[in-house]
Amino acid sequence: MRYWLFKSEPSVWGWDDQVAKGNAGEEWDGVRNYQARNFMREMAVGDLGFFYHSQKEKAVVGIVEVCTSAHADSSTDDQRWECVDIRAVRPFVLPVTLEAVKAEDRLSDMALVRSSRLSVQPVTEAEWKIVCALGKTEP
DNA sequence: GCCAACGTTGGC
DNA sequence: GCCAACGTTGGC
Repeated sequence: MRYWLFKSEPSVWGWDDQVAKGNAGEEWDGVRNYQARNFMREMAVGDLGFFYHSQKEKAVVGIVEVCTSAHADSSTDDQRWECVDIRAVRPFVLPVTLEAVKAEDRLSDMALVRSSRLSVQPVTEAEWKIVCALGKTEP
């Protein structure tokens, strides 16, 4: 089982939208970046991810589960782009802000800090546990 | 709102 | 295959 981070602008697609989709989940479509796509190709059903709000909020706000493997992105006819479906699992008790992540030495290598523009990122098991602890949330 | 970082595109 | 131009993202 692996861990990931999904970044979204809440004004476009936010945690509340994700929760509203329930257990059926929703395509994480619209990714037009090869690195991000390749990570989605590596995902397996049952993998967990952080749901991160970019821009104004800049915080991890929830945990999602990958519920399909990578498939064609229905938002384009371009066969290059694929995506997985994810569903909301639980919200963070306390959102973990980018500021808090940057303030934690053990998280200084997180992709969130190092490559801030990448919208789908891998998270290590150690990072996963630390961020969950910061958010008072069950891993 | 600005700007740095970075990915993509297209001309050569 | 290189690189300049351009567009986009996201933190500040």
